[in-house]
Amino acid sequence: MDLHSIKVACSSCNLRELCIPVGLSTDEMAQLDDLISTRRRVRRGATLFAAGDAFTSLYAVRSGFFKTVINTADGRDQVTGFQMAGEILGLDGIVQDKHSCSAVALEDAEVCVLPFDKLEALSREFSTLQHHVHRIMSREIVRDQGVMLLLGSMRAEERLAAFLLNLVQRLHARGFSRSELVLRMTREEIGSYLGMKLETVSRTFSRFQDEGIIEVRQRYVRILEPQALQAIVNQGEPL
Amino acid sequence: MDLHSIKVACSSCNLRELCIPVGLSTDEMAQLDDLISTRRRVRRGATLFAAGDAFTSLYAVRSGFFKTVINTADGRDQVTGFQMAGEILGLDGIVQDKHSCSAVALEDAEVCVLPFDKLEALSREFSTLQHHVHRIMSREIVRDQGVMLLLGSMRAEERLAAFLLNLVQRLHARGFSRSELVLRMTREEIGSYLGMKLETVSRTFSRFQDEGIIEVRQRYVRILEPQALQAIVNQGEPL
DNA sequence: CGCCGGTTTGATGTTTGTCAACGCGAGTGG
DNA sequence: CCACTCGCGTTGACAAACATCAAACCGGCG
Repeated sequence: MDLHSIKVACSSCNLRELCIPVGLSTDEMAQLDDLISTRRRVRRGATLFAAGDAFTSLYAVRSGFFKTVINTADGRDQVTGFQMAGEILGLDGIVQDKHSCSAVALEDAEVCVLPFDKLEALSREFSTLQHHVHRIMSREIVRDQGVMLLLGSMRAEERLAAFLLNLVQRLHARGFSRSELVLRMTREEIGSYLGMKLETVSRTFSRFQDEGIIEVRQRYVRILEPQALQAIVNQGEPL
Repeated sequence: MDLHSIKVACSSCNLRELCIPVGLSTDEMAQLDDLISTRRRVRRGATLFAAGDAFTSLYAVRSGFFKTVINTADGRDQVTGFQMAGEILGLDGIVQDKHSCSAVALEDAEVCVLPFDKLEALSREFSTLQHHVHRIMSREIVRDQGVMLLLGSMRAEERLAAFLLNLVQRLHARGFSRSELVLRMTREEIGSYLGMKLETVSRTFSRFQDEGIIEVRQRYVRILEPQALQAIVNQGEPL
């Protein structure tokens, strides 16, 4: 088999329960396979798309790990999310036909390219697919609202606890451990996402470790007391 | 003409340049008129939908002013946005068939009800409408990212300056003054949205007034030096 | 008139940012 | 192979920003 013609088939993808194909019929999935003609490799540190780039496609993460970043004219910049296998990148580009944030691979990654005009055409044919696209966009909106809540109403400890629980939960949904993880991002990137400085991230990790809630060594984190983390998140206003 | 049969027509709506109908053909707009069968009045303080309510429709604000709020189990709550005429509410409900936030009218309001299943059906027929729906959802995602940037990387002064500029710009797009506005929300609601306490909001208003940038008297605000506000927003990291 | 929600302002405390030093480990070139 | 650098992480001392608590005020309304 020619290396350049590896068939990229949603129907045989091990992410199909997490990604676009959820709930599609075999017929629909076959059509989807046609749509997704290409994959793209993205090396660690490279950008999948940058703010300002023309919008043409959505991307489904097949492997690897991404961050999305917005940067403003005045040099401010902020990580707006971390994406792992099965998650969709590029939704920000639709409204203005260009991307408003950049997506950077935090480790060598591979994405499925979903040309958006074709996706729109296909979802005019299949209402299941159409609805699923709507659900994906709505999910992103709800996720963003969760981040707003985090940024607007939580203290550093609570933010980091919520972040760790969210990460490990998503990793667990992909078959990884629910207590161990290796962070793919730096303290600075975590801080940027959580609206705090890298020193505060580091100190908070250390405090959690001192309290016996987690074990940290650089990027490696082991969650010893998940319910203690959850309690920290919930300590906002005990009724 | 019977009072109960006031025709709700996008085609004759003075918001059509801001709302759903942007760029639709007359045929498409006629179909859209059929879809939007009902309007709904919402009294000041009443909820259009609450978190947990079954999702059936999107809502286009015709008049009045809303806030959207999320509240968590542990008693935390946060304003995630303020919506005015021509803006769309309810996108959060699609992903789980129930709303994840509540929409509360801050003054007597009226909305057009857009049954979502019908909107999906119609957008399978008209690709213009379909794309417009996608654009509306993408716009919301981009807006949310802007709020994340604000919450994650700005100080109180910068947040409030950005908030005022954003409000007055949206009001101006609706034909209101670009220098005067009447706030429809309390200091506490502003604070909740901006991730700060009501006292800090109040103090920051006072400071802006002392500096001659704005004039404030309770809910009334007059922007005297818009470029000074803009400079405050941009003072993040002057290159 | 007196109440009440919303707002302003002051005094004080806590959290987080800032600045700076140091450690650790991976890669690189002498 | 070792010394060096470089990026990343940790930790400490101090400062700034913001929250908290408390009092007073203002304007509308019964």
